[in-house]
Amino acid sequence: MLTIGELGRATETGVETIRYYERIGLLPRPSRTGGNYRAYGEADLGRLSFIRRARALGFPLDRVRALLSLSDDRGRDCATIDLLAREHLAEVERKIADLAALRRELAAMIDSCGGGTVAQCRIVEALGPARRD
Amino acid sequence: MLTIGELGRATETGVETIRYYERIGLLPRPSRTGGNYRAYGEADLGRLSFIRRARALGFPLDRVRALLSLSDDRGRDCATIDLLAREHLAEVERKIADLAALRRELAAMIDSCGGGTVAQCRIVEALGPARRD
DNA sequence: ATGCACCCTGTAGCAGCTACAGGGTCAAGA
DNA sequence: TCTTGACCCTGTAGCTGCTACAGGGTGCAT
Repeated sequence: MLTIGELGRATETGVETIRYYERIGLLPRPSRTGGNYRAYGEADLGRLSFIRRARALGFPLDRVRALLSLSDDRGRDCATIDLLAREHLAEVERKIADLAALRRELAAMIDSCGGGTVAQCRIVEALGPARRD
Repeated sequence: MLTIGELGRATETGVETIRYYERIGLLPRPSRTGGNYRAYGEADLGRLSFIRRARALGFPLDRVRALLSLSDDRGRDCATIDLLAREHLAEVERKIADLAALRRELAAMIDSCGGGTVAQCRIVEALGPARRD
């Protein structure tokens, strides 16, 4: 039997976050003690660990939900899970590419700044409106 | 004179977004027509262009605000602007590194999946709780 | 009995928009 | 002139994924 605080420490999750997961239906409502405290068991620990690892890998909560329901069905073909993971990987790669493009632009902008006053600053100029001289 | 819709098309910004920027004080309140429509001028176009370019480069709104007030002071030394841009670049680089680590983990997880049922799936296993066999 | 750490519910806040609901305005066409 | 339709107005609520209260109750040690 774990209290919410113990479960939180075991999974590196804030107490409020656990209650939030319960509220949105990601964690089942646990049984309660006489004093109305939430009482968690091993299954809850497993489920929350799963959620936290998936989150740490960047899966959004709705994908975590999908992964959870897929993985509950132990006899099913795991192709769908593989697909979800691949889709997520593709998204991560897209984000990396976007950020790399951003980095190039930022670096070029910073390089162009030769100091001086704001009026002469290339950074400000680069951010300003397209001028039709 | 531009209506809010025209300004939006000129800067690729949604009308609601422009009103939002006004609400949070990023854009000044424009004058109004007889019919109470917002009436924008060249200065507004310039300012909104600046905001949108900075946003496209990933600057959060509070940094955009700082950049705007710095760049209003044309005679000032542009070192602070340069610093803000460099800080932002550093953040982008940190994000790229984080995502690259994520990508490695995801790719390794996906590689390990040899198909079969969910019960055998390495992805599910990798996400599951640490087992003390 | 008293203090303290923990637990409870419910609500509001963060970024940065986006999407209504429920109206008013304006120009063009019949 | 009337009507249609595209636009505009305000105000408020929703999105993600938490996080932070306020205002209470519980449980254990001293």
